[in-house]
Amino acid sequence: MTFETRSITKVLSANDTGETGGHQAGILVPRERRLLSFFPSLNEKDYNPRAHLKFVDASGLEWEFAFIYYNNKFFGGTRNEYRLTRMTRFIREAGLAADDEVILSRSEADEYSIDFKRKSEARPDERGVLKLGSGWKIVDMEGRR
DNA sequence: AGCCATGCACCG
DNA sequence: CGGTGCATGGCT
Repeated sequence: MTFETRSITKVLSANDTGETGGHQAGILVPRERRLLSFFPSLNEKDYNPRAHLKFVDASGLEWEFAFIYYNNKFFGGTRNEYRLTRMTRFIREAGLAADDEVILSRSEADEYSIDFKRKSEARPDERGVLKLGSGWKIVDMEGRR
């Protein structure tokens, strides 16, 4: 069996929101299996495999993001990382900025939803930890290995 | 490992 | 022709 991560969050970097002037249109997803288990599995043998995912926001609007595994390292290049791209429109519409947090969830029926929490609304948890690691956090997980 | 950056293709 | 995303390299 595999892990079934149901909800994760990420504190946005300046580059994620476009504040650095880049047009990357994608945030990096660490190559960590519990994080990756939130997303559909991609065939890692393919070159830059991807899946397009529909996310519903709090107001019921649908957004399509792209979950991509840039793996050209195994095809003569240097990349070996996952990204969730095509979020710029959502980020702009929501008015998100660096240090704001996006919350991604997946239902029992594998329907994805997205929400966010502005920095000003972010609260430390019971341990007083506000931001951990690279900004990603697993909120809830089901199943076992 | 994670964030920053960009040439080019595509599309309105 | 300006904005967006792809694919990739660079920097710390």
